[in-house]
Amino acid sequence: MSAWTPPPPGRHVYEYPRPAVAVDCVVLGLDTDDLKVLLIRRGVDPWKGAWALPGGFVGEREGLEAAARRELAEETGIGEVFLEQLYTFGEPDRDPRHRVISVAYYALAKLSDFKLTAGTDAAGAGWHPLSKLPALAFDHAAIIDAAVARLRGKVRYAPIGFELLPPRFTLTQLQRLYEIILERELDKRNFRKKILSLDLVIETDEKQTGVRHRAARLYRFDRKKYDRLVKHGFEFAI
Amino acid sequence: MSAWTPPPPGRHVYEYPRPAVAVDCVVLGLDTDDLKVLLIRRGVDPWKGAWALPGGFVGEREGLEAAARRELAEETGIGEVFLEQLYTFGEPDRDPRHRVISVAYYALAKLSDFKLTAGTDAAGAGWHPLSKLPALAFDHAAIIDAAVARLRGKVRYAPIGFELLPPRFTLTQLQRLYEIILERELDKRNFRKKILSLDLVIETDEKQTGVRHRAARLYRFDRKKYDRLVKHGFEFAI
DNA sequence: CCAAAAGTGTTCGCGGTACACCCATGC
DNA sequence: GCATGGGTGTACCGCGAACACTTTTGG
Repeated sequence: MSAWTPPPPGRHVYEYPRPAVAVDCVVLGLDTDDLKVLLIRRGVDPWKGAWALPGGFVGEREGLEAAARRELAEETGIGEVFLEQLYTFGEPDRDPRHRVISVAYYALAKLSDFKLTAGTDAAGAGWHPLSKLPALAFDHAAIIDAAVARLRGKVRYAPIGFELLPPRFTLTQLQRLYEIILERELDKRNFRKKILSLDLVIETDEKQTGVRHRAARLYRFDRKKYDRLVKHGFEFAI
Repeated sequence: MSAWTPPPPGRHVYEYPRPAVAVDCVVLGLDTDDLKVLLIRRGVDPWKGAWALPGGFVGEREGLEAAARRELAEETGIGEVFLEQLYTFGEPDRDPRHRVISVAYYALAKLSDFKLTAGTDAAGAGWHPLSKLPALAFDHAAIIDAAVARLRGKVRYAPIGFELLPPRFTLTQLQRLYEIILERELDKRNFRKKILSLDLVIETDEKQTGVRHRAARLYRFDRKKYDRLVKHGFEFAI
């Protein structure tokens, strides 16, 4: 066995090889008639120049969700969004260079809050429609698929759709949201009946402005009431 | 900066500190009238002697699910079970010694296949009822809670309950399974009507033996038919 | 013959679904 | 006044829920 001196400061020696641990974030936003995902351009190899999910390595003493929020803020400026762990991707060869295990998160954002119009390459970030994604780095396409599947499943029994809308919204906007996510048309009267019967979406006395037709009433989601009902066993369902 | 010589073989040097990555498995089994979880006694510090989930570190070139299956086989002898990724636990201080990120899996086993009766400390493994778990190492109690919550949620819209039963089962057994998992009683006639209407549980010409009352007919789950239906958009629901 | 669990139908009410027209507003 | 979406009610049907007695078998 060769001689052994301690490693220089800033280097770390382990008995066993360790994978690197990263987080990646699928940020979904609702546009007029489709879902979009927020991508950034990679500035470094591997996959330099390719589109990728915002993400990065987890800090030494940093929680996973904290790392995801930090990366989101650093790379896209997004803060304070719905964020939930999605799945952990760890196939040995998902990164060509070395073993990286990635804990994926998905976030739901109000597209209006982050006007990086598709062209804007400002911070190298942009919204891309799910229906025509560019070539993506690593296994990021699969991660996006998983996020969309999760959203599709969860939107029906949890009130997460509201995370994609502004605080005040019309019932037509809400209906479009479900139609886009579930990929099927819904009957207007039945949808309204159903939503209003839950008594969790309550009307405000405000109306739409700046539309060139009859202005629709604005509603808001009553999260406090929802939280209270959940404690008593209530189950949201669309 | 101090002098630097290469580390001895078997040691690994990284530019940045890296967490260790482990997998932990929550194996759930259905007993006569409750769910049980498979625990092992830890032979090493930290938490030496405490009960813990089977699990261990992920190999250098090993996939996450592969690691989970390997640990299960090594520590409990279980192979070939339903196994699904659950959640990744990564709070910085969940292990008192060093940073460990754990990718948790949950498995559903036919208790009858693994007769480690509660006393048997054979390989230091034993089944413990969820209602009175011993003190557990690390955050393993929280991991078990997450697994049970997942099972409770998923059993209603995916046919995973069958993983807990032998290949041939009576409708009463199936009903008990749902009652135990969902923690509420079900009406016998309505349950049978509902299950049989799905046309996925089909009767065999076998009957129970060794019971001291009228023998019940045995049924089996038609997984092939289920897989076919799913491809056409069918959704299982109880 | 007794204990124990298997097996079997009907009624009722609610909630999902299908479906079409008038209203308000901006231009 | 016309184009554009906003807003509203009713009839039907299927499914979930409630509910009790007869049958079979082993001991």
